Amino acid sequence: MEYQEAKQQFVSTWGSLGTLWGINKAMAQIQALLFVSPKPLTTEQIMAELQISRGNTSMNVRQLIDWGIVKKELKVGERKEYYSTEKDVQELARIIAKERSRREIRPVIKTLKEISSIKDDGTEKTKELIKQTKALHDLAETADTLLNKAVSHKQNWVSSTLIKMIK
Amino acid sequence: MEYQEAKQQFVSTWGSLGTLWGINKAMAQIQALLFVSPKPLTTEQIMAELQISRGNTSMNVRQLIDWGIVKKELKVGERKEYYSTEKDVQELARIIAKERSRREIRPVIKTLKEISSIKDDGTEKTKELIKQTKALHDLAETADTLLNKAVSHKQNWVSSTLIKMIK
DNA sequence: TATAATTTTCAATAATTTTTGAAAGTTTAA
DNA sequence: TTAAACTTTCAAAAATTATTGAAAATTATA
Repeated sequence: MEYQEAKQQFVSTWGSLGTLWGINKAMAQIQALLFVSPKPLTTEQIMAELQISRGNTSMNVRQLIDWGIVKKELKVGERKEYYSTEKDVQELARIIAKERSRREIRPVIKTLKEISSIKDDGTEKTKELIKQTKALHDLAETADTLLNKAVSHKQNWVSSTLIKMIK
Repeated sequence: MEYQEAKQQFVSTWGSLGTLWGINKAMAQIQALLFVSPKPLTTEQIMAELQISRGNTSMNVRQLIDWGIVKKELKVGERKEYYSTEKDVQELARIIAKERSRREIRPVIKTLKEISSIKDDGTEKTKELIKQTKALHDLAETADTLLNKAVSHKQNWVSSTLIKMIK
């Protein structure tokens, strides 16, 4: 496999994996491209490499910036903006986990809490609803906490212990 | 909040969360409905509760069965099939993690391995591609292993230790 | 075996999501 | 200022994904 093919393969694989961490294809592909690029890239370069429109590029780069994964860079004497992504995988994982937790998991946990707190009217179906949503709430809470601890701060004791445990 | 409203809320919340674990809305909603239902339900009941068509119900129940999350039940003297979902949240998490790993994560890890093994031609861009995909490969490998260990078997030492650690 | 009950299939349609591209907006430098 | 270089916006179009519903297939019973 040659460089060009390998890069395309990576961009495409990472792009289709976007759904796994809750972003769309173009956004994931832009991030992938920047991730393996030794130098920051301009809008033009991203458009050319991924064969996507200017508008698409602009919107998705903006979203990546909102996520805190991509940064603008300005070069002296140049008008255009250069974009680069976080290069450290641990840091990347930390940011993604935090954002997903904040945007999706925490709100769901809150809703589960509310649902599991409805008044028990003594019927079987109500008891079941309360029991099951409570169980789900507790699991989600534990998973969310674990996820955040697992990725937070590189040298933190939880992650190092975890690494040892699973080896 | 009354029972009916709470149930709808749960089905809808869980449904929109479907993307988080990689399934579509209807599939997630059916699972949610069965999850809080004290008794197994028939196709007719699912259709009525979720206001979806027979075909949609059939296809998505089938997928849930493929995932190993839903089971068919037959009642003596009755022709129609009853469906029920796994009720234990730990077991549910285990099944989902295993399936996602098998369907999505493992194939990506395999691809990352291949990409990071391309010949180093000495150029900066090739070095960067190799370095970054290797880092991602290792992270994905660790995360996948951790995920599987974290959810596998209720009384296993990893999970109990984890629980203690994060409390 | 015939028939009635039920489930499955799948082409057509609908809904949703993504992408485009051109106009509007912004910034910099002469 | 003005104009050129560049970025952002957003309505319309395209692409993708989900849903329907009726016909075909299957299954159980008489």
